[in-house]
Amino acid sequence: MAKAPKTGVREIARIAGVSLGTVDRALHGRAEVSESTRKKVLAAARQLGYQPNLTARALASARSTTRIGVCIPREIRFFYDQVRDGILDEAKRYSHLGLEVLYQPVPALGTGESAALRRMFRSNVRAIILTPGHPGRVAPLIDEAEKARNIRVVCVASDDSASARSTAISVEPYLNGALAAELMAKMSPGPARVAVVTGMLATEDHARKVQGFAAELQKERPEGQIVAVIEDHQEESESYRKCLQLLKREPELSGIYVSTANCLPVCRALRENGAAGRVKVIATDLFKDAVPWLENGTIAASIYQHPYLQGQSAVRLLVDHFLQGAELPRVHYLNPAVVLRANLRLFREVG
Amino acid sequence: MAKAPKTGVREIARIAGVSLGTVDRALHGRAEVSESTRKKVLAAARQLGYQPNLTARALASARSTTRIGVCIPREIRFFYDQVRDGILDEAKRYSHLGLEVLYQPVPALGTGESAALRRMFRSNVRAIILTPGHPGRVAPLIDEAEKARNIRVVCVASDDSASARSTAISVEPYLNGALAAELMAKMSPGPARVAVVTGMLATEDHARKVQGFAAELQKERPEGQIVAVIEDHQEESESYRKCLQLLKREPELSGIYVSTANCLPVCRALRENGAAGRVKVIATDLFKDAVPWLENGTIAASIYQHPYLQGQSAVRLLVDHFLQGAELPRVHYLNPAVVLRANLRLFREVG
DNA sequence: TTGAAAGCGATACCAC
DNA sequence: GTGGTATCGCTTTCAA
Repeated sequence: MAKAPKTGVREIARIAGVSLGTVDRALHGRAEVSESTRKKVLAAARQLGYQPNLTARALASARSTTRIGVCIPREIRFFYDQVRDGILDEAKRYSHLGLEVLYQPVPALGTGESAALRRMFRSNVRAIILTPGHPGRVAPLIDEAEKARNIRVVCVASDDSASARSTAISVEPYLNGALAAELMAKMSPGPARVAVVTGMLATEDHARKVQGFAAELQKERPEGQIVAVIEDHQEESESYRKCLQLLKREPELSGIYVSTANCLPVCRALRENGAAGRVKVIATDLFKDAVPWLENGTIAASIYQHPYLQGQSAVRLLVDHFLQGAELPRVHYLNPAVVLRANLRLFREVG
Repeated sequence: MAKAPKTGVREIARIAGVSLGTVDRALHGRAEVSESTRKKVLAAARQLGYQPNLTARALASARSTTRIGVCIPREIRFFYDQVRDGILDEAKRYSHLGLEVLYQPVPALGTGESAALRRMFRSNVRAIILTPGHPGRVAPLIDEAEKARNIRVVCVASDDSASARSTAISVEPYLNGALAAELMAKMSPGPARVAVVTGMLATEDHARKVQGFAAELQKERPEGQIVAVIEDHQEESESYRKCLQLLKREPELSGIYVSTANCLPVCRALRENGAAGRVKVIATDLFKDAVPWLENGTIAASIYQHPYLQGQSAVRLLVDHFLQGAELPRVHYLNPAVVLRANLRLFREVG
């Protein structure tokens, strides 16, 4: 094994004819270095093709850990728990490099975010992983973090594109809707008369899902029609009631796209009405209570947004950024998965 | 910031009343330690909840890198290139911990594996990531690696379950077939008369896909029928010819499941015959040349086996094993993805 | 069988 | 501004 030609701060110091301390200062632009020596040092570094040894760096600067704040909703059974697990599991892999997570969940989406963010500001974090519930409302704080406090903000599962956040990680909502439409079109024979159940069209994410769905349906089935767009405001009772009305009004309905995780009331309404199985339901996300409906065929398929992977990706991007100096991409889109009966058991929410 | 209570070899040594060297020997079972002192040391370690600092370890033992051999087919456009990228990208993330990859591709699946393995035996690798082309043939070498040479063998993309390999990573073939059947059943209205195109039924992987397909089709469509199982021996011309015959013989055919990546001749045969679009094709894997057929609807969907993720997972499992002492699972199953027109662009083979 | 001390490659601090 | 040196936590000699 040919020993690699030696490179390292030591060698740089020797070549540049200066001391270790000076090399460090020059390399890191710590300012108390004369322009001439800095140039000498940088030249020597380049000449050697210097690549810092991350292990040694982590060990030497172990006292200064990289702390990442996490502010996402606390939930017992659903989506955000998976996000959290993805974050924590991945962070553990880098704990030996000094990565540390400060987990400060909020009780629910859009509740207490500002206070949590302010708390983190005081805790000396270098980055924050955040699920903005009320985009507009927290934007000023995100901007403060990024601009005034030099804290990188990564949004997961939801975005605040008007803010100065560094990165957003998500499944593109438009694509989400398009995929649902394609599945629905391919699964329902005959004329497509379909409905969409969403949360609130005022929510950017929800609206874009509906747009994607409509556009793709049009492409797959030019004769298809969206006969209703129901807003359920994420309420089970509202969804149930409106769905029953819909089914009564539209006996020829061929499919329903539920663009949020609120699919259970839709399923119940279908069972009530005797339309389960005939009306194809394309749902969103996956959790234990939805499993029976997938198994009995009421839900034909579900679009899975990879919550665990979203959390994992957030940490990976930040690690690459802080430890390797990689750029943070403005957005990081994930490929949604299709949940069917056959592959159901392989999703971590179920298995 | 409350400083963590100190733990570390130093502290263990103090408590056990021995020296650093002794602690190290005891902790690593280096044998030249009396049973009594070893017990003292281990007790102290347990009492402190000792967790070794991986950074320091990597730094101190920088000379002894962990080398992993990779023996997979070299291919320009397809599956194994993705596997390779997954391996190399992930390995790079751990280079600072002394992880090193020795990439020794074979020209094609099942060609020159034995020679490549023997070469690795001489290169002092601690693990080998392998795609066994002729399971039976390399089994003795795998066993030699595992038992005589203390080398962990991880199979990706293909398995040799009769050998002593530590881990196999794959999408379960049975599930692969089942998922294809569910998609096909849900996408083709009317009576299901379907065909399967496979490589060779003698190949375990291929046979199990067909089994899964048959079983799930039966569940989804009890009246459905598999009217033909075509073996193409991975030859384009053979596949094309047999498909044309099939289409002539079976005018009522409703779907074809192509369980290998050899879907292009099937598509051409369908176009030739004028049956494209009407006969639903469920394909396997994804590569550039298949894209037009997905876009024009000849291929209704494809089952994606996550080659990149397979490579990535192999490295992660090995890192966890060598660096954290985690057990290697006997098998590691991945969840296949469903490729449709709408999400096509998000796969790395295409985008 | 055990102990003492010398690294590993960077950072950080204190003198000058 | 710059140089010297201790330090991070562990592994690995070399002596005893």
